[in-house]
Amino acid sequence: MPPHVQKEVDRFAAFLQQQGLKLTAERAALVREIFSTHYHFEADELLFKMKEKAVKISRATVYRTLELLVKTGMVRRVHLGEDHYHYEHVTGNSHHDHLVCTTCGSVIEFHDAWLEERQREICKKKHFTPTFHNLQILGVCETCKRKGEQPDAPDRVKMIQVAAMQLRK
Amino acid sequence: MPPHVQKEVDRFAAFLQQQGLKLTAERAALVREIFSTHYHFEADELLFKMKEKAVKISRATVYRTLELLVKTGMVRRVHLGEDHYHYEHVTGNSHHDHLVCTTCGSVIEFHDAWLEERQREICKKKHFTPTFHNLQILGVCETCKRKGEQPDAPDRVKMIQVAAMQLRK
DNA sequence: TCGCAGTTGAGACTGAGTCTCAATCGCTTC
DNA sequence: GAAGCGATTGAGACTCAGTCTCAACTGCGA
Repeated sequence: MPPHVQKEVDRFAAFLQQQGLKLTAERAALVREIFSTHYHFEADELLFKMKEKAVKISRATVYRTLELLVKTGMVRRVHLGEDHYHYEHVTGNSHHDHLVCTTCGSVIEFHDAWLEERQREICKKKHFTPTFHNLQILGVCETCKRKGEQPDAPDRVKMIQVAAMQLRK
Repeated sequence: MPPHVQKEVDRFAAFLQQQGLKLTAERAALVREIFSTHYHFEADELLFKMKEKAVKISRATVYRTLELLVKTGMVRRVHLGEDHYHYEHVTGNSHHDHLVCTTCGSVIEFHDAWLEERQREICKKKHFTPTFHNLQILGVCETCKRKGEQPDAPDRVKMIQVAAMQLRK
């Protein structure tokens, strides 16, 4: 296990203790899984990965643990243009936005201070007090564009759909 | 019926005819309802309104008609920070973004050419070909801020939830 | 050993949205 | 006005991400 993963487990344990909660084997396994491989992921995808690794964890526990991780601020719940949530690691406390490739599902992050500042100005002009914002730019990434239209190329989006379907059986 | 509503009905009829489809009584009623009152709305809210007015239209027809309206470009499907879709009128063909009040559910639209230009620059830098973008700024609107925290004030969000629940019974 | 709060998994439930299918509509042709 | 036919409809089953419930289990302190 990479050292940064252990650090995240410890961070979560500290938060749990502070709340009078416990770092159970299930919770630790989920945190390890989340922080060792996936940067952006879906709840069902995570559930499937755990099943693959023969770690028995129920759907309810996955969602419960994700909720706790969101509360600690270690994970963020985001909308990436699909009709369900995605989750992502929070590194430091830097806010960022997303370029989402609608062909392969890959996500490029970016942060632009100028964009943020302009948004604050707009809110001020409209007498609106912002608490959070959410910007996704949908389109086609460099790799997919170069590949051109290969309609049946196995992509991440499809793989997740298939995995989720098998899981429910 | 306000004259601009009839204009929208006619616009929809023209599109349908062009596609070899018909402007049925149900479709016309939905377009009239959408364009006479709601600016931003949810599918279930629309279904409830029709039921209230004793216009018998099924859930399937509502979704089918919304899909057609999206295809014509008269209506746009948007995410406003909740876990389901919202719909909005498209006036002309101006793209815009949203300030969403998390207290009362009201939506303020804005358009900022500078913001759009900056986004294009970011995409270019990341070799990403954008097709669409989606920016919501969540926060508190002027009215709600002035009212302060009135936790049990009947707001639009709650009203829609109650209506949707009654509808399913 | 007991009590008890926290935790778990299985599976029922929810709610927005989609799909299916038989019945109906409305137009054209005879 | 009857027949033919494609478009349309409503009812309700279905899907799927996410939530909730509940009985069983765990681990710790008294």
